Amino acid sequence: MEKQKFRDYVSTKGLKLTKERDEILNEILAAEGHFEPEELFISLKTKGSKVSRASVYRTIPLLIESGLIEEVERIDKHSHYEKVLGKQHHDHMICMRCGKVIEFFSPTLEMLQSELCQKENFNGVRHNLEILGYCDKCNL
Amino acid sequence: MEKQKFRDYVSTKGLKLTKERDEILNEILAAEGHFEPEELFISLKTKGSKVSRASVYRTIPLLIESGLIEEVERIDKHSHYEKVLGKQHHDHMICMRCGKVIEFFSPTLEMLQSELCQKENFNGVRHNLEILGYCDKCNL
DNA sequence: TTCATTGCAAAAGCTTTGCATGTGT
DNA sequence: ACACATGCAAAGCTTTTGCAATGAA
Repeated sequence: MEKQKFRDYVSTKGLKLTKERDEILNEILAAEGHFEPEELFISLKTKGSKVSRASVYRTIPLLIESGLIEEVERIDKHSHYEKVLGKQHHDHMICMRCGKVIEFFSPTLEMLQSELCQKENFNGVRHNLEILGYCDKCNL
Repeated sequence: MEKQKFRDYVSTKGLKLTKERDEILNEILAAEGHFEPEELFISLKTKGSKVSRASVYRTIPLLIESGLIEEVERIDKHSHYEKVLGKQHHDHMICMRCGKVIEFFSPTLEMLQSELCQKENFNGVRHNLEILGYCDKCNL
């Protein structure tokens, strides 16, 4: 389970499992899809949490290192993250009108990328593909 | 030629072709690869130009709208752009150690993406693929 | 007890903007 | 002359950091 994964990471690193970190993690696990730091901070605040913005920003790198969340493409000025959960890797289509995000995964695409990396003698570790356009509803 | 394209855009929009805009455009056309606003400002400054940072930031959107440059993936906190010139679309592999950027293009990849979009009823307009990893030199 | 962590507020870094002045057309 | 542009400096936003107080182990 995700929380155990975080506990393990924290103790391995000699860090501490604080109430703040727990609240932040819970909020992320409870939410859907992508999130932004400020958004996360606000929703915690709204629920009566006393966590500070600083703690939110300081906790995010830990969650990334523990493999619970990932940074995704930035479509505007600030950072976006998403849970990793059991989810396999996937890419995104983003509607330029309504902002809808479609997640998709294509083994063929993954394979093709490996080939392209080989051709360039590049050791690909991870990738982000973001397709911008219009979703069915906005394309009318 | 690129400069004509910009002149056309400017006059069509009822804007003015100023010395500052011209200097900025020249600097971009003269430079190689990607650039960042601050970098551009500094190199203009170094060459004795009196263009202000504000004008650099104000000119970039115009260059994008006129189709001369594009915004590329953000690998860190600030914005990155690159010339479009006659260059065809391409994607990037970015070395996480030395920062080297390899540009590549794959028709197969493009085609595959169109298929994926169709499958999702998504009208894809453009995309960004960024593969992170290690280049041959850094992979030793 | 000890050392990581917290909140706060200040600082930092990038980008935008208000305003008075300047300048293409 | 009339808009649009410019430079400057101030303001905006997101994110980071110093520091004294707090708290987990």
